[in-house]
This record gives sequence, C-alpha cells and structure tokens, in this order.
Amino acid sequence: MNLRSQLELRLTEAMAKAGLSGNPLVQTAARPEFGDYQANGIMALAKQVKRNPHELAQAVVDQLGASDLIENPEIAGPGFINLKLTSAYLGAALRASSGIDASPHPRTVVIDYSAPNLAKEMHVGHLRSTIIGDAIARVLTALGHQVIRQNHVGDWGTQFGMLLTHMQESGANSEALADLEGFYVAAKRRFDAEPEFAERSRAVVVGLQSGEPKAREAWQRFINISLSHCQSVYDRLGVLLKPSDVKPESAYNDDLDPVIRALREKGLITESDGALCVFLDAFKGKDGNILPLIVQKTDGGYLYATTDLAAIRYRNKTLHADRVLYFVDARQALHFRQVFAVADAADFKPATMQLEHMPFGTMLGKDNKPFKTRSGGVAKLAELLDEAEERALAVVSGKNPELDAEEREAIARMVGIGAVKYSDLSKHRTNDYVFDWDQMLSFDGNTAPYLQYVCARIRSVFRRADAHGDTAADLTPQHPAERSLAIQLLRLQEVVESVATEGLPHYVCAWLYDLATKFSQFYEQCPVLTAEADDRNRRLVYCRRTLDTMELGLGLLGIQVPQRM
RNA sequence: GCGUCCAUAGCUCAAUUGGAUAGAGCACCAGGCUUCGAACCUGGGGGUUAGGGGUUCGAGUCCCUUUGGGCGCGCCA
Repeated sequence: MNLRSQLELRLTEAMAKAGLSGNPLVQTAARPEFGDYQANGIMALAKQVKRNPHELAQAVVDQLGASDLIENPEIAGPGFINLKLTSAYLGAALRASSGIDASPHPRTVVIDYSAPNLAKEMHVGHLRSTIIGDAIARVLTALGHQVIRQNHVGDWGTQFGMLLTHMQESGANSEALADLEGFYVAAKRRFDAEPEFAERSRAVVVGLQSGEPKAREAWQRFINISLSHCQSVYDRLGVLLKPSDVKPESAYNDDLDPVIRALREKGLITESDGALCVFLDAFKGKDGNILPLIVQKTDGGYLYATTDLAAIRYRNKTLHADRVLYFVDARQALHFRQVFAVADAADFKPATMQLEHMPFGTMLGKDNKPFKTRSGGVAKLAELLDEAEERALAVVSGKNPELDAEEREAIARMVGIGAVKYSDLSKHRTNDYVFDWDQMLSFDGNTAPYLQYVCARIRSVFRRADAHGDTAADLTPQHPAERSLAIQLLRLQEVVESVATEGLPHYVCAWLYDLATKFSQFYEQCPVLTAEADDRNRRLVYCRRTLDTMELGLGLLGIQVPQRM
C-alpha cells in the first residue's frame, strides 16, 4: 500500500479529465495545516501551457470530485493542491495492508559491498560499505527483487608475497594469525628492513601468479584464515554476508586476458609509455588531453580497473544482472565513471543493465579528522564493536540494574551494535559523518536505543494487556494522535521504494524516528488499557501495528530489538 | 594546474531532488508523573542556508563567481 502512489493516480486521472498530462508531484505536506499530502505539479504545467495556475488547479480539483480517498481538496497559494485523506480510508487501509508489497517488476540486482582487503584486518574504513550495502540488500529483497550479494574481497596483489613468506618462515599457524593486523605489520617491517626477505617475497609473488602449487596452497591457507576473521565480524555485526557471497578478485584472473583482447577488438586499446590504456573522449580535459584508464601495466601486470571490467562481464553474462550497485568510497567516483564508460564502449553489458556507484563519505572522529582509536591508530572493526558493546552494557546496567547479567549482556549487544549501525545509516550516505559514542548511545533523539526503547515500552503494554487487539474491528482513527500515527504507519511502502531507487537508507531512519515520535505522542494522549472496549481494542491494534512496523523497519537496517531493556 | 564533492542554529544532522513560514536531537530556559516504562511528553529562545551575482511565479537546492575545506587526477587497490 503506497499512499503517495494512490494519490498520484487519482490526481493524474483528474488531470487527464481536465486535459492535462504530466506529473502531479505529490509529496507529503510541508505543514499539518496543508493536509497530509500536497500536489505541486500544477504550477509547472500551468507555465508550460501558459494558463493561470490557480484556475488550472481548480479545474483539476473539480475533476477530482467526491472521493472515498480525499477529503475536501483545497487550492492554496499560487496553485498548490492540499490533500487530506479521509479517516475511513485510513482505517480501511490499515486493516487491508501489512508489511511491504513486492514490486510488480522484480529485477536481478547485484550488490557489491564490504570488499575488505584480506591482507589486513577489517578496520573502520570497511564499516560504511558493509552496513549500508547490507541495508540496501535487505530493502531490495523485501521488495521482491532477486538480490545477489557480491563481496569483492582483495585477495591478490604483491603484498601477499611478504605475508606468505613471513608465514612460511615464522612457521605461523592460524593462532599466530589471530592478530592479523599485527602479523601484517611484522611482515611489512621485515619487508622494508631485510632486502633478502623482500627478494624472497617477490619470488613468492611470481610463484603465486604462475600457479606454483606450494605458493598457491600457502596463499589459500592465508586467505581462508583471513576470510574467517571477516566472517566473524559479519556475524557480530549481523550482516547477511556469507562465505558463498565472496567473489574475490582472484576469481577473475583468467578473465583478464580476454578483457584486454575484447577491448583490443573494439579498437579501444592504445599503448602509451608501454602501458595499455583506453582513452575516451568523454574524459578529455580543458587542455585537450584525455585521461586514460590503464588496463595493463608496462610489466604486463593488470590493475583493478581490469578486474572491475571482468566483474562487469561476469555480472552480465553469468549473473544476468539488471542493475549493479557499488557501495564504495566516494574517492573512487572517477574510477567508476571511467570503468562504466569503458564497459559501455566495449559492449561488456547491455544498455539496459544499470551500473550505479553508490558513494559514501568518510567516517570522522569528533575532531573532524578521519576516525582513529584513542591511541591514534586505524581502529580495527572488531575492537570498535567490543567498545560499542562495553559502552552499551554500562548504559543498560545504569538504567536497569535489576536485570540479570546475562540478559544485560544480550541487550548490550543489540543496543551497542544497533547504535553503531544506526548512527551510520541515519546520516546521508554521500556526506562525511562524525562518529560520536555519546550521541549514538543516547536514548534521546534519532538513535537506535531510542527506537529500541519505544519498542520495549509497547511490549510492556502487551505484557499487561490480556489481548492483542482484534484487527478485524473498525480501525478508523478517532483521535488526532491516532490519525497521524496511522498515516505514518502507512507511509512505510513509499519510504522503502525511495530507498530502493536511491540507495539512501537514512530515509528509513527518518521515517522510523518520526514513527516513534508519533507513537509517543499517541501513547501520551490516548490511554490504551483503561479505555472503553472499542477504543481499547483499536488502540491495542495501533500498538501492535507500531511494534510490528518498527521491528520490520529496524530489521531492514539489520538492527535487532530486545524484548526488554 | 585540471576535475570533483562539500560549507545549513553553539554542536550533531534533516529538508521527499525547484515548492508555501528551512525542520529535529543535544545544549539552554520554562512546564508536566499517586495513573499503560518520565529512558518520555509539552512549550520557548536560537538562522542573511559561507559571501556576492544570476535564472523564475518560487532557490538551501539550478547557473556564474569569490572565500574556506575534503578528495581524486598513467602503470597501488
């Protein structure tokens, strides 16, 4: 049930009857006195057909006629149409709908996210891609799309030479690799300090690339251990990624030659200073020089651009993707523009297959500089999650000391992890954002703990009530607070659809926070348990629907909700 | 140098992509519990949307420009 689409449909019909075609531009009303929704499209159309906007709006309103849906549409200002939904319609809609409706046009969507480098341990730099990409994967799945998660991990490259050499020479087993970051630092130190070690490392890389069994075996062992580190982070974080979603860079090794050949056949390859490049006019600068995309180095080695091109071919030919979403740092915007343009020029994909870079900004500390640990280093993700749970435990213990330790810890996990995820998801994806423990763990404002708390309060109502409310009863809102709660509940679909097209999960957060606020107002003004029979039943249903919808919404973000807190 | 993203209340963030009087939370001030969880709710002050110009019925949003910052730019990923 998408309220906005329903209204848009009615408006479009009325416009057609009035001899107009175009988008009515229905939006949620800017202020309560403007109704629930407003149509802004008439003014722009009036200009096109050179007619008085107010008169034109009147003509549309006349065609709208009496309606089960809209109550007294009004024209305001230069030609806004204010739309108020009838209470009867809201009640019926509430009874008829639940959850999220599947899209009538399901598509196959590849979501490329997380993609850590397996040479090192996961750190905060991987957090945004992992969390945001996962939320979008859930949203698209909820809308009935076929979602294919692709964890494009970095498992290939020269740094593996030193890691494998160090592993072999130090006799390191999986226990020594428990601290992967420390292991990397140690290997790097030797690489820089010992020329012979560096030499052996390079030899290992050559062996690896030529498929030498011993090198391959050691490499595979290392990769497996590193991947298991990632998986444990994913499990703690509560993201959907599984080992089967991993499609590493190395998986495309055999496709790199063919990619170059295909580019050459299309006449796109130019040799420049010994390297193979693609020059496209679209990347010509003011000075007339074209920015190249290098696809093969002078020494014959390939680059990540080549791998990305191979991945596009795979996602087209094998995965049959209609749409590919890349949740990758904004700094790679130019890279993706180039790769996408080359993929187009080379016919690596049909024109109907959309490639979309979904960039995100940097996570900053309170000092507005890239987030670091207290000791000043790059923060490991595992340690960040430890701290989140510790801090949440302190908060929960302080607020509710009578809960036993085990339950407090379980709650702290949901609250702590939820807070970290929500603070990221609730900000506009493309901007940098400030990571602030105190703010994200606050029970006030647009935070996970506040939303979780609202759910806990509702549950508490049901613990006292002996009923869950009869959903078959008349749900027509009778109180202004019920009314605004009902509308907010029914907005779920339009919000989720926007998130799916734009890849901006903060829309869900804003809507959830609004829903929680509207519930709190309802809860303040409308007694539930002590109300008369009909009111009591209807309000119990409102409580139930709010709880279910909140949990559904938080679930779209991959955030769990404790029973009590 | 070229390209690109950004600058909104003291702080952290919104603003449905050009719509009406720019909204929230924190902080500050003032109220509300013998009553479903007050971890809450209600109200108030706080803004030349970095500066300037332009486009039009209408600009935080689009164009130009100045200032201040982030990032990227041929063989790392």
